[in-house]
Amino acid sequence: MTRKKVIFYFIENETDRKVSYNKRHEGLLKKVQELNTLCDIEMALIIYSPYITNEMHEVLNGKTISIDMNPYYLNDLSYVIKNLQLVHEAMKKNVGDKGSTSNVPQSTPSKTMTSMMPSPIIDSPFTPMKPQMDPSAEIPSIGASIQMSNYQNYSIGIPQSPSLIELLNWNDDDVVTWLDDLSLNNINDQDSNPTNNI
Amino acid sequence: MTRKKVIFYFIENETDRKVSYNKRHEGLLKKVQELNTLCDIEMALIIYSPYITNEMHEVLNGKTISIDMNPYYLNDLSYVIKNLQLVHEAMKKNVGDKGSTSNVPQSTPSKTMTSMMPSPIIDSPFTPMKPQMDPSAEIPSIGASIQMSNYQNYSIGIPQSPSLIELLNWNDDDVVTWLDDLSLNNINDQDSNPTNNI
DNA sequence: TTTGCTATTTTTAGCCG
DNA sequence: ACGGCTAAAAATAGCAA
Repeated sequence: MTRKKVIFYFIENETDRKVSYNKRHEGLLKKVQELNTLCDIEMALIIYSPYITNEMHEVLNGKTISIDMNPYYLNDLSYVIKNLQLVHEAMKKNVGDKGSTSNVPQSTPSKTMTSMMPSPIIDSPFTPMKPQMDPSAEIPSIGASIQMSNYQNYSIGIPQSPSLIELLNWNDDDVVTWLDDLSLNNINDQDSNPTNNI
Repeated sequence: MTRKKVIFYFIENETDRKVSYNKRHEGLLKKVQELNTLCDIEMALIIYSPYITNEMHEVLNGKTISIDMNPYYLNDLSYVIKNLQLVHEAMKKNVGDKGSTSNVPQSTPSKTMTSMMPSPIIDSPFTPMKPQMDPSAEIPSIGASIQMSNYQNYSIGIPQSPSLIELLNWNDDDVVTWLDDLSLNNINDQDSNPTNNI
């Protein structure tokens, strides 16, 4: 007999726990993708995982983008926030061709969320960046992923960590500029990355 | 025969789609809670739903808090960001009694994410607030939920929408103060809420 | 450790009130 | 629209290599 009714309590054995995590993580992403596809539900799943590179998955119109949030650059929530913005920018850019962040007929869209978004940018190339972390280093981190078409996963590294105060002092234009320039700046700024060991 | 192999494509029929959404939404939350419990994985699931009150679920140590993000107050990502902060503050407060945002033995915790967080506040009472929206109004919105013990869901309304520029100009102390005072201010500020019809 | 394989549990599509 | 119901489909615990 292969399978007990699972008792939902913390799995003490680390090996068992990681195996379970890997399986359930995969299943969870699938579920998220399915719900996104079937019902066009935009989602962001942020996972703070101590096991492997953590991930934030944002799903939208059958598309996924992965963003790795290097814990060394984490400054409280600033990177969660920043990556949410990255994710959303990417979402807008990659779905802009539909003219909206959603292609679902809104049932009673007196005021949809997407309609309150800044104008969707159309078809801007989204240049993903890979973080330069040692994958074998078992460091809890945060990552992000947006579901894109064809299940392509793009990884985005975070080059420099502005402090939360810096971040909060930015205005809209600063943020947009930073996001737009991130892919370029990142390449040049990587040397200042303490974990840039590749 | 009751069930076809499901074809993963957008469900055109709105009724069918919503039924599917409701079922899968429930299942997804369960999966998230299970993974959190079994492997102590902290997660935030943000759902932009056009059907019912949208939700962001952040799960941690078997605890859930729900935060409703009123779309009328949504200003681009400012409320996603703000609610992420709310969620995280609530997380810290509700899990502070463990002395950390995680009670899992870290495998190789040279530098855990939680260790880079601001000092966890211990045992502060988290006062949830209910948004004053008409539940029957079919307005896409964003909500949030953190999994708490006993599956109690607390709902937090967002009283006033600072513009994104305002938000970004806040510093750490401003944010903390705003978060700390939110439950109190919300009560007094509700009248300025355009959807406050109860 | 990770991968592959079932047996079993769990989820959920389609129905019916 | 919601709340069961049930059987098929899907996820996954335990084992094996």
